[in-house]
Amino acid sequence: MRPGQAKSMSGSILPPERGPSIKPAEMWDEKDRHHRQDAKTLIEYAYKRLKIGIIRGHLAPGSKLKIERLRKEYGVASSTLREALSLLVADSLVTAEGQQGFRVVQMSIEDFREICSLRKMMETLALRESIANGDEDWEAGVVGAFHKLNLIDFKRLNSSEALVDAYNERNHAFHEALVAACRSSWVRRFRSVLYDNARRYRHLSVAKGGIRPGIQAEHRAIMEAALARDADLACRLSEEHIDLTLHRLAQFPAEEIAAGFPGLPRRGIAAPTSAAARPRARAAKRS
Amino acid sequence: MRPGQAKSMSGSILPPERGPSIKPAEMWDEKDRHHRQDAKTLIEYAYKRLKIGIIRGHLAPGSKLKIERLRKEYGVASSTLREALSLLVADSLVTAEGQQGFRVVQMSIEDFREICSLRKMMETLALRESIANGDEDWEAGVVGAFHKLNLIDFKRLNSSEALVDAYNERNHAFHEALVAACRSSWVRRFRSVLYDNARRYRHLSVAKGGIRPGIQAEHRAIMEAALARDADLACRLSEEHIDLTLHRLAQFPAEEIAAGFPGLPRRGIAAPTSAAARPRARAAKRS
DNA sequence: TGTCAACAAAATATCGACAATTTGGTACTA
DNA sequence: TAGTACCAAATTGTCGATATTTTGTTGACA
Repeated sequence: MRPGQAKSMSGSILPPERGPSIKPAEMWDEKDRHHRQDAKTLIEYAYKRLKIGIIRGHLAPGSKLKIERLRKEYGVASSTLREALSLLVADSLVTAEGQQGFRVVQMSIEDFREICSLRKMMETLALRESIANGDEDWEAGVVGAFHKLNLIDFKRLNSSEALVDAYNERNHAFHEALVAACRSSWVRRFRSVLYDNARRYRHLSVAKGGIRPGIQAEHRAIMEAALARDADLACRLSEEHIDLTLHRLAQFPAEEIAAGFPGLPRRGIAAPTSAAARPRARAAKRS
Repeated sequence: MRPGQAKSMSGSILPPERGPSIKPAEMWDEKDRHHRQDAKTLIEYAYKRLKIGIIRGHLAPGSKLKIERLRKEYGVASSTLREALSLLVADSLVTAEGQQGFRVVQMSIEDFREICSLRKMMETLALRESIANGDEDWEAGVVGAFHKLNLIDFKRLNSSEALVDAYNERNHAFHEALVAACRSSWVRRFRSVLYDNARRYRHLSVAKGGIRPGIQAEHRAIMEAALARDADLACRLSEEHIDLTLHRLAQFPAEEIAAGFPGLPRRGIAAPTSAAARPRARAAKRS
C-alpha cells in the first residue's frame, strides 16, 4: 500500500475525526510529510519515524514503546507499528522481550565505549576497502558531501535547531560517502548499525555541549587523506575522530547519559519503569 | 498469548478442518511440538521455526517467503508470521524489500569468506574477554558442554540424521559456553549473528561432505587452552578452526553453494526467481 | 502490619478480512 | 517482432476487533 500517493484508502491515514484527542505534532510536521512521501510502505514510514525519534532522544532510552499510543500518534494500525518496531530490533535500537512489549534500548557510557571501540574497527575496515576500490565517482561523492557539510554556517550553529538537524544529516552523508566504495556487505551492515547507535550519543553530546569546534578541520583532514589514498593516515584520523566524541561525552556524569535528553520534549512516552527490579510475589499461573 | 499452555484459544493453533490440504510435516513434528512449548509467544514460535528452517536449508537461499503459504503451514495469522519475519531481519537471515515481501538471504562463497573473516575478529574478542573474566562456573560450563559434545558417537554420525542434529546443537552449545563469560554486549550480538549465518554454511558443508574428521581434537585443544587461560593460543586455534570450515566449503563449486541444499526437501517454497533481473517495460503508475 | 487472593484496568499478542500492488499473460498496435 | 496497454490471479500490506496476559489495587485474613 502506498501511504502518500494512495488515491482512496479504505482506512484512515489521516483520520478526520481524530482531531483534538491527539495534539498535532509540533516540530515534526514538516519532516513527517516528507518521510511519508519517501516511504514505499506505511511500515517503512513508521520505521523511519521511530528511528529518528529514538536517535534524537524524543523517545527516551529505556522507555516503553506502547503500541496503542504510538499507533494513534502515527495514524497506523497496531500490526503495522508492531512490524516497524520489529524491524528496529535489527538496528539494536529497540528490544522486544516476550510478553512485555517493546522498549527503547538503554544508554550508558560503557555502552558507548564499546560502540566506539567496535566502530573504530568497522570504520577503518570500510575506509581501507573504500580507499582501495574507490573510483572517480567515489571521489566526487566525497568531495561533494564535504562541500555541502562545509556550507553550513558553523558559527550560527548553536542557535538554530533546524540548522543542527541539517548539520547532522550532512555529517551523516559525508561519512557515508567516505565508505561508499566498500563492497563488504557485512562490514557495511555492522558499521551502519554502530553508526546509528553512536548517533544517539552524539546527539546527546551536542544537545549538552554544542558541536565541538574544529570538527570541520578533522573532516577535511580525513577527506584529504582519503583522496590522497593514504589509508593509514585516513584510518588514524578517523579513529581519533571517534575517540574525541567519546572523550567529550565521558565528561558528563553517568546518570545524565542514562537519563537521556533533559531539555527535549518527551512526546507522550512513559518514563522508564523499574519493572524488572520489582519482585512479584504471585507466581505466574502456568499449568 | 500462550501458544503451548493456552487453555482455550479462540483461533486455531491446530485447525481441525485443515487436515489434508497441507501434508503433515515429516521430520519436523517432534521438534515443532518442543518449540511450541518453549516459546512464550506465537511470534517467537514462528521465529524460531523459520530460523531453523533457514539454517538447515529447508527454506532455500534466495527463495521468496510467501506469507500465505507459511502462515497456513505454521497455523498462525499473517501478521504474526510477518512479525516473525521482521525479527529475522535482525539476524541477517531474511531481507524485506519494499513491496516485494520477504526473501531468504542469498548464499555465496564470497559471503562466507567475509563472514569467516569477521567471525575470527569477533570470536577472538569474545574469547579473550571470556578467558580474562571467566570464573569457576564458566569453566564448569565449558567442560560440561565439551563432555556432552564428546558423548556423541562420531563414527555413526554420518548415518543418522537425528544424530547430526544433536551434534549441531551440542557444537553450538560448546562454542557458546566458551564465550559465556564475555560481557561486551555488542561483541556478543555480532558474534551471535555471524555464528548463525555461518551455521547455514556449515550445515551445507556437512550435508555435502560429512563432518570433518578430527574436529573433536580441535575442540579439545581449544578447550584446554581456554582453561589454561592461554588466550593467545586459544584464539589462534579458534581462528584455524574457522578457517578449516571455510577451506572445506571452498572446494565445492560456487553454483552448488548458491543453490543451497540439493538433497533436502524444499517444503513448499518456491525456488528463487530472477525477478530483479527482468526489466519491466511498464512504468510504475505513480502520480 | 504484612502477605495473599481476587478483581479491574491497561497493554500485548493474535486473528481474519480487505485494500492495494505486483506478477504473469494476452491481445492490440506499429 | 517488439513494444505497450490491459486484464486476472497471486501476493503483499493494512486495518480494526478480540483474546490473553500483565499490571495495579483493594480487601480479607493471619
